[in-house]
Amino acid sequence: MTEDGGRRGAGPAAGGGRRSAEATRAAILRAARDRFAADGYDRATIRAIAADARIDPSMVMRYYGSKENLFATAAEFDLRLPDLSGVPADRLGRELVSYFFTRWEGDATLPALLRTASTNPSGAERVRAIFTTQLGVAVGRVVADPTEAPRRAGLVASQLLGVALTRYVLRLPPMVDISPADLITWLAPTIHRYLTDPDPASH
Amino acid sequence: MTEDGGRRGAGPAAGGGRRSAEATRAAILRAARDRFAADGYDRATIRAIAADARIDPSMVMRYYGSKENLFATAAEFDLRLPDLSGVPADRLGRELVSYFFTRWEGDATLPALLRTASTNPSGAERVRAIFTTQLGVAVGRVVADPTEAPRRAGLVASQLLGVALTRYVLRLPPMVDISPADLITWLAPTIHRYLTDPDPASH
DNA sequence: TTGGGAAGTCAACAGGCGTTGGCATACCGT
DNA sequence: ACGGTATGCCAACGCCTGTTGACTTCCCAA
Repeated sequence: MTEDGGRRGAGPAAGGGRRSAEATRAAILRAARDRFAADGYDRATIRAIAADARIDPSMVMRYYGSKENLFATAAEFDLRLPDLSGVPADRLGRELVSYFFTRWEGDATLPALLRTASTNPSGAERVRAIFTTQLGVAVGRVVADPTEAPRRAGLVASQLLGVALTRYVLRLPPMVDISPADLITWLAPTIHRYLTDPDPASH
Repeated sequence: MTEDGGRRGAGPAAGGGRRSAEATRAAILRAARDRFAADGYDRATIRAIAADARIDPSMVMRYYGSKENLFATAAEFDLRLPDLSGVPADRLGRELVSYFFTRWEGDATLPALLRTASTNPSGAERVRAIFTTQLGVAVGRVVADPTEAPRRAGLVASQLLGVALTRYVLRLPPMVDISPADLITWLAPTIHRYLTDPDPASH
């Protein structure tokens, strides 16, 4: 019957006027980020995102064209890695780890990306691009032998993404409960070693 | 178009007879594991699984009741961790890492679990149970102070699952290309340290 | 030989999805 | 005051999903 009231609880015009296009675009994007983060690509429906943004689903299409495109925009993601070349060698690990932490805590974009990358091929491709280029480049500037940079960046990514996965996505209790400070202290030597230890494979 | 031929490539009766209930159950389970591994819970459809098993979708329901239940069965998962109590302390890391590796390579169950856990709450719950109990217990037997076991197990899980994620799910090139032997050599000291280093938080 | 149960097929259901196009409404420059 | 345009809603489309129940076919035991 589709008649869910004619007057829905809090319509977009409840408070009075309507929003500017900019405001609506931004509201949709915010809602999309939250939903993608919480539910992953498949379970995050356009209808739910639209409801969160207090807007009709068709508006999402008008502003972003398609769900795939909306996700691409929502997952636009810059690690904004700091320049590590000025950091003394023995502080590299700690610096990188604590930077990642302040970047993640309170920003749900990375979990969203991880959730989606697990099932959506273009999401996986995006994570791959982010980590092989952005992290790869930053690591390249810091590593002695540049040919080893990809491998070292991969190892660093494996530990950092492992933490993101267990803490934000799977929510393993010990990883959720640990304080950022403690976690940083545990992780820093690992990252440091991946960056600086001689490659054990090149005997 | 539901008419994919009427005569589909190789119908269940192509070779002649039909299968035993056991054989069909097993075929469905195998197909389910593959599909869940490749696509995750949402994108792995009952219809696709049934097609892989060369059976009607309704048979899947008859044998497993529901998709949720089929997944629960397909994701039945025992880490089968070896007893580490006989291992000399300085070999613990290497032992655990190489065990995990021989367990994963060639078995798609873990990636399936990871893919699903990223979007499906009951999948996440399952991973949580597996790692907090199975890994937690094994680590508890090996760690000096048992109250530290959960935290140490969590750290170990973060690195091991991080590798599984980057290598099998995201397929980051450097992590895919690296040989198991090299990877084990890189990871062993990390795991070893998470198991044995004094907790830096308890000053 | 025949009956009964197991194994499998078929067609349909109710509901949710992304997406579309037409229609209403409020704003704002003139 | 007014018309155009930006903003928004509504209703529907075609498709795919998990799930169901009735029907057919085969095998094997009596």
